[in-house]
Amino acid sequence: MSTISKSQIKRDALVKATINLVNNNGFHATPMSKIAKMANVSPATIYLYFENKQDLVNQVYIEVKSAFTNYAFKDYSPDMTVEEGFEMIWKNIADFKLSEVEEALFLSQCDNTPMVDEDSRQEGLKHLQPLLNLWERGKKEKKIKPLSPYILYAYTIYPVAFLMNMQQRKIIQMNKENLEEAYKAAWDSIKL
Amino acid sequence: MSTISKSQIKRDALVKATINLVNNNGFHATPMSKIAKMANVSPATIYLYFENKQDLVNQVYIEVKSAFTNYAFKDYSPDMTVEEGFEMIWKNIADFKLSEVEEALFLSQCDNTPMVDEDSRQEGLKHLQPLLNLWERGKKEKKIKPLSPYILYAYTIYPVAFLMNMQQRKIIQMNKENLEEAYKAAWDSIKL
DNA sequence: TTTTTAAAAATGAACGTTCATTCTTTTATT
DNA sequence: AATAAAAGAATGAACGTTCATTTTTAAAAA
Repeated sequence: MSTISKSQIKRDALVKATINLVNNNGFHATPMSKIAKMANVSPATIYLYFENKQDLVNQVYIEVKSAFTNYAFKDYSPDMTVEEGFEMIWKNIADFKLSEVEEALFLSQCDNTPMVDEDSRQEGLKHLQPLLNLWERGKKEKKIKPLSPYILYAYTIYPVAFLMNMQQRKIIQMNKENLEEAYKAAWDSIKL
Repeated sequence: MSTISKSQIKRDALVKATINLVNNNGFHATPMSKIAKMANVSPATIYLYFENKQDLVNQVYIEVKSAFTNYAFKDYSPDMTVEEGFEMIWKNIADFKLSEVEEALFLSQCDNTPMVDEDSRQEGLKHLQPLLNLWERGKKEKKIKPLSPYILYAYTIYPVAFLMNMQQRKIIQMNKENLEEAYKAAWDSIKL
């Protein structure tokens, strides 16, 4: 059994508060004082865990991104066929983005603004390697179009962020059926 | 001949400065004083043209979005076949996003953060109707999958924003060839 | 054409507020 | 009792916005 220290709890509360407030107000309109209040902590306490506001956001970004990629490759194995593997990873990612809405929304905001350092962004990108490897194999096996990974990403993973955004704003409601449709669209766009 | 008043020039300079600074620093790190300086204007002058900072950003958003949609439907006519029409609109949009980088980047940031009011966002969405109509027709003519417009958008238009982002960060360089590839991916994802 | 005058446009400095961060004191832990 | 963690109040800087004043513009009068 894994025990969680008291300070870890406090840190988690701070992370959660940051995600929530940044999602709803944006980075610029989330004062440290509000983060502290939401985490039931003094503003000064934040500085026991994080160097400053920028460091706080960077760390939150890296942690959430890491949770995201862990989820993405859950149950995936490189032995699977290209189709199987891609479907598994894609659906994991979709699952994450549509159920862990807060985290996903936060990532989408980070990825589209200069909110986090370029360094942290790089750091967060690293963990996507298994998917890139799968795509490489797919190209060799003539299962996937010979496109740059960025284009492959743009047409398969990135669209999910949009659907997630729309779902969050209650403009659409994703269910099993149109999730399957979305998957098919992703696969159709890159399959040979 | 269309004359441009002196104050229109100043307003344009303010709009341009806002786009540039928000792109590079984000909304939260662009003080009015910097916008004024870049536009060669006193901070106070901004308030002759805009109510306040929020109003400034909202107005810039709506103007840029409008320029974007104008560009998108340039040379498009509803008489075209579904394929022709879609290719024309898609390539216009890609053209815009990859050449008018500043404007496109600004839009992408607005669309992924709570930077602009919900009202302004709605306002900006209106002008996409011709594309939605084309898609409707495409579905009736069994040329396009019977998907919700949001999914269609997610897989055809939204990916271009990602590619634009990557190009801006000098991570990729889009040329004629992979633009064509990207178009094919978009079409493959929604064609029946 | 030159001078006068009133309005409009623009300015720089100043104000009040908010914020990130630090400092000093109090509380909890060992 | 000694140390570490946390708190709240304090601080200084930065910001959005306004205000009192100057500069520019353009029309009217000479």
